[in-house]
Amino acid sequence: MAKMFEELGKIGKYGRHGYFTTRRGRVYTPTFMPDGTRGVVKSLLPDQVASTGVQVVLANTYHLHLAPGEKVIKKLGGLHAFGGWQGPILTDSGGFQVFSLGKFTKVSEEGVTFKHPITGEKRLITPESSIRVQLDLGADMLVAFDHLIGLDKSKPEDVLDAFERTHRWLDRCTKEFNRLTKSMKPSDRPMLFGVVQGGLDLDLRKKSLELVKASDVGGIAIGGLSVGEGQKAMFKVLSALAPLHDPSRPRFLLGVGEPADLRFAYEHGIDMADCVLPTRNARHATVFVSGDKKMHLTNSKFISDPNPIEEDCDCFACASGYSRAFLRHQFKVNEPVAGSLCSIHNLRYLERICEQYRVAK
RNA sequence: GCAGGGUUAGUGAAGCGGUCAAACACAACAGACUGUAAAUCUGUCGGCUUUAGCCUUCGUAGGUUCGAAUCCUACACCCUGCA
Repeated sequence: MAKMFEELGKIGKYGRHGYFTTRRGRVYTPTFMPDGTRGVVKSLLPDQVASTGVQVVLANTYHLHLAPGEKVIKKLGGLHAFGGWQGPILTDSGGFQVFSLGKFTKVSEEGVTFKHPITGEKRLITPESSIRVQLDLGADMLVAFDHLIGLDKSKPEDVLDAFERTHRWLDRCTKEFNRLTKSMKPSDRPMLFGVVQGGLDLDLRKKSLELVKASDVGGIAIGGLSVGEGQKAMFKVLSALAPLHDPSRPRFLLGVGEPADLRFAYEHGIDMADCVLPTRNARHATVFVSGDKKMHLTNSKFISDPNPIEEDCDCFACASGYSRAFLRHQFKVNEPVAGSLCSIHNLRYLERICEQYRVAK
């Protein structure tokens, strides 16, 4: 496999910064990617997203498959034309929904059946169909359809079962992906990420990583973390995997967005991460501030506070001088612009973390 | 002036003899949120202490009753008809 990742410097003992190339251009790492589940980063226009330094946006296979459907989006020119984001788009596989919508789904060897949340009809997602949907959506980076389970209350045999199924499914994903993309020019070909599972079992995790590294994928994703196991447990897994990573491929930590968690991840070999946290928290009036602390803008103490969220922040909201008092008021009266401004701030906060790492030697 | 209806905690509004410190909604206050069924959800919301409990409340003042936000009387204010 061709060397894909160009390293430009080290971050601590295990981390690194550099770039890799997608069919929509280079992505500099470490990077944080906001989730635009339904084809947009909620409450933000593409220019606003880009203004924060975001390079890649996520979209979700599960949601877009249900509505409006990948065929509709394909007909409209794919996700880039549909939502207006011109940078690389990474689609998630739908595997997470198997976990988060657990009581309505049934996992079998073939795939996952679930009830359509609106129509109630029975639907099936398989590894093959997930890949097809992601390609129809026009994704530049795809994620293999995996099986994750909650870590806090799962039994070892369930973890093993999910681990084994994830790898059987990975084979099916790579086959389907290669079948559908082999005729493309290399420069037009999207990238597929395989997913490492194995719960909190470090041996299983290492084994899983080796299996993904040995498979025909362009990137390595680490899944099944930040699902309730606690920060210590997650750090243990990231630490165990850090020395084993493949230098030639980007490594993507799925679903992590706490600033402190991201720092740890980037220092332990992770190149990219996605999360709903910065944008969801922002819409819920919680913003990140220096020291990786959080500020609740609806608190009454901000009622006449003239300061921006952070004096030295260069995000649009802070640089424009929007006061905490203004933001608090707009939240109190349910004006969505407050959530938009805070989404910009929170994304910028995470991108600033990434940028700090990108100058390391 | 006559007849009828009303007055409940910050607001709106249930309750119409005991299980009522009083449903519910909103507001207020605090919190949660990690591959988005999330511009969502949770808790508090008379006072004091706080598993429990005690005290003061349902326009005001009396009364009936073992017991009243709930029944009776008077008064105050508001609304609707007829004059």
